[in-house]
Amino acid sequence: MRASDTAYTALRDDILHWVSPPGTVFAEVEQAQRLSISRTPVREAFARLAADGLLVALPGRGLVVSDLSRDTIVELFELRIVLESEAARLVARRRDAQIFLELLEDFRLAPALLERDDNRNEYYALVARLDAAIDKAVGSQFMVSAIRQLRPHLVRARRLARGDSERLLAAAAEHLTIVEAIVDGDAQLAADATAVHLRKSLKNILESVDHSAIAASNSAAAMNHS
Amino acid sequence: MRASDTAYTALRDDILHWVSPPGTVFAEVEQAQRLSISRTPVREAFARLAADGLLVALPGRGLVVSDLSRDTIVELFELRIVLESEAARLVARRRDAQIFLELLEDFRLAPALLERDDNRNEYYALVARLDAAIDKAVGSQFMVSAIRQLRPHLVRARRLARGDSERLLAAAAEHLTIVEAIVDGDAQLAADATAVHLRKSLKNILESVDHSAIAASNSAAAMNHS
DNA sequence: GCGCCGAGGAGTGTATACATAAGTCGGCTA
DNA sequence: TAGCCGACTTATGTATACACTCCTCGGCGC
Repeated sequence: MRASDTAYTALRDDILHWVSPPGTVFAEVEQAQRLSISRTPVREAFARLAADGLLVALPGRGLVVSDLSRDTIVELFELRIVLESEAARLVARRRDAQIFLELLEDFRLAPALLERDDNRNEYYALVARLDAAIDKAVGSQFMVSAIRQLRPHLVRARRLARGDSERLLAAAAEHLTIVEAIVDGDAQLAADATAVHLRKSLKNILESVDHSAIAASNSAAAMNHS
Repeated sequence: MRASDTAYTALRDDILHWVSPPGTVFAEVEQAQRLSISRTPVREAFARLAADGLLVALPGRGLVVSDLSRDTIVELFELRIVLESEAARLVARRRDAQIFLELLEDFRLAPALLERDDNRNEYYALVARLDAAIDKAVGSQFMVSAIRQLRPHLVRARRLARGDSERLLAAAAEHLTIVEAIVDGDAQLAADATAVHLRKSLKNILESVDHSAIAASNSAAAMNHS
């Protein structure tokens, strides 16, 4: 594997998993030393991350991990809803793939899967398989690349959501509806079900964000009183 | 200006204006010599152009200017319609800018402007001002960046369209409807009018493409007979 | 004549040295 | 004491040498 890919993947993972939270400043030399490679591939990795919108240039200081405010999350989902609904519509129209029949079976089994918290990662992998299948079936390079552009930001945002099993079960049911609509070739239902799912996901995330913001301000207030 | 920016702009312009048509192969050393800079900034420019989708890597041979087939153009517009309709909707909802009143006046004068063919570039500049105003007013970084991602490809595609004054006049009328809807705050009309405009633009391009394809095959047939 | 194999070459991938710009901190001055 | 000016520091920007990979083309064997 190329050193620039290694650097890109490593830095990207750190950002996505909040090892490097928003506001973290990166410099070329520093990262080159940490990763034991030269500045050149680091530079390339920085450029790619900046193009992804994960890093923004900080004139004269380096590059900083981009912010992920409540408003940003809303904007992210507003666009995601538009894109993924349309993608679901296109996929349902084509209805050309065996893969969705397989996914249908798996999503039917998802509630059973989710009875144990240990299986969460399996469920997330299933969702990733659905995403990949949709990417493959939309048949529009531009649509796929527009959606892919959003994914890293969504991964970052997901960590802000409560992963309570109640929400996960509901999400599984929403996903099932989407896959059913695709298999049936019901384009409008696929689009609407996707929009429903995403709006509910957004709502869930925002509730988590607002809740923890309140908790944070409460604990800050408590500290001031102590 | 940085050498990498110079290289990026120069190469991009060549691609957009068909100086380097689809299929042209670029190599780092060659371009570095041509532009009298070192490989490093050329490399950065290549990376940016590849991220734009204007270049695709050709393993072991260099990078090739990406293809722009009829299907690609259709895909491009399918996504563009979704995105720009939504953008127009958002802008109409916000209705916060003086700029659209100015644009309204200018688009009302557009038919008079278009009476002379010399003024076409002024008209194109006006459309660019509208695009910029919408970019500024949508208020979503993700929406703007998704739309911007498509622009270079649209510039390339535009060259394939007939620029007959009949179509230009019709386009001016369609733009006027869009701006009126934005000024009125009629979000649904703004979205629908944008979709109408873009579908008609697509139709115009496709007719040109198909027509010249027929012409090309005819002349090829004539050459075979000669 | 067809296919495999290897040497050559063209191209990218990486390291590193040097150039340059911008931000910061200290000192000078009013 | 506050503000400005300038050198220093630290960062990025660029050039270039070298390493490595892969494509290509010629020769050899079957």
